Amino acid sequence: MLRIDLGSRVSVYEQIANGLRAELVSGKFSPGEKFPTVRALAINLGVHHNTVAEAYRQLANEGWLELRRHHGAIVRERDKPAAGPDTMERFKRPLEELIAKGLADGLTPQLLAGEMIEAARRLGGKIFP
Amino acid sequence: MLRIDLGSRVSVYEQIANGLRAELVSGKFSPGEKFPTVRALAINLGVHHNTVAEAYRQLANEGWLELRRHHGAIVRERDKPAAGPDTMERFKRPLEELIAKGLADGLTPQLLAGEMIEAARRLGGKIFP
DNA sequence: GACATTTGTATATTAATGATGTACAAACTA
DNA sequence: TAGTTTGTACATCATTAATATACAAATGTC
Repeated sequence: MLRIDLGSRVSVYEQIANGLRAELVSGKFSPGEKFPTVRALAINLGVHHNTVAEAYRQLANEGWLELRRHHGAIVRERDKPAAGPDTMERFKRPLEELIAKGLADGLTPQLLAGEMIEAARRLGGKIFP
Repeated sequence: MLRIDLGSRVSVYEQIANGLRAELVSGKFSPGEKFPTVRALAINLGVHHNTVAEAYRQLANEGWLELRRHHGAIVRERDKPAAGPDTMERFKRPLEELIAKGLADGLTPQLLAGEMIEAARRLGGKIFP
């Protein structure tokens, strides 16, 4: 289940959104499925329900959720957007910085590469066409 | 050269530290080499020199720089720390979230995997032993 | 050697952001 | 119908970021 790292530099609502997005991408949820209510998830995570609501709003903005008042959050059918030329560029920067942190902490390029391939497979399915 | 993204959610001083760390990891600088002064880099980036100083302090804490008063920042000889079992764990979370964002934006697992391998090679050298 | 300049640092201030407390209006439930 | 549950809106408080300003020590120039 989703876990909140209070020591992290990224805000709690963003941690929630990031974690849920990863699960959504991996296909863990089907369209039409209901998400836990903001209050239920808030209690589960030990945060305020407004914080969860903010995360849901972000995911709704990205097209993942339909957020109907008094009905809870429902997983939407979402067509994958087309990646423009800048999409990969936006991806490169944080990727490089993340890898640099890993290497600085003593991880080897081999370990990193293995884990990255593994994670891409876990989230996105096939890698080698 | 290093660029600051004002629209980014990560703070400016952290962007600077991240970018410089990536260059340090890649071996672009040699021990003993001098970094630009906080004021010079600040003007270059269009930020306040205290912001650059904060980034330098972070890198000094990580062992990358020696920060002697009135002398500027000097690249240190730094022995790679040993990666504990938790090191990889700390790496996994942000990696998954980053990959999820890429996939959500329309990038394919193949593209992502290729770019990740490429970046690991660029920063860390050999990947296949 | 005297003196202006250059260096990183320390402190105060201001603005922005995050997380929570509280209240509310609409929909469901019994 | 009455009470509960839902996402939302608004106010508040604390933390963080970025800057302005001043300072003390080292360097360079004459």
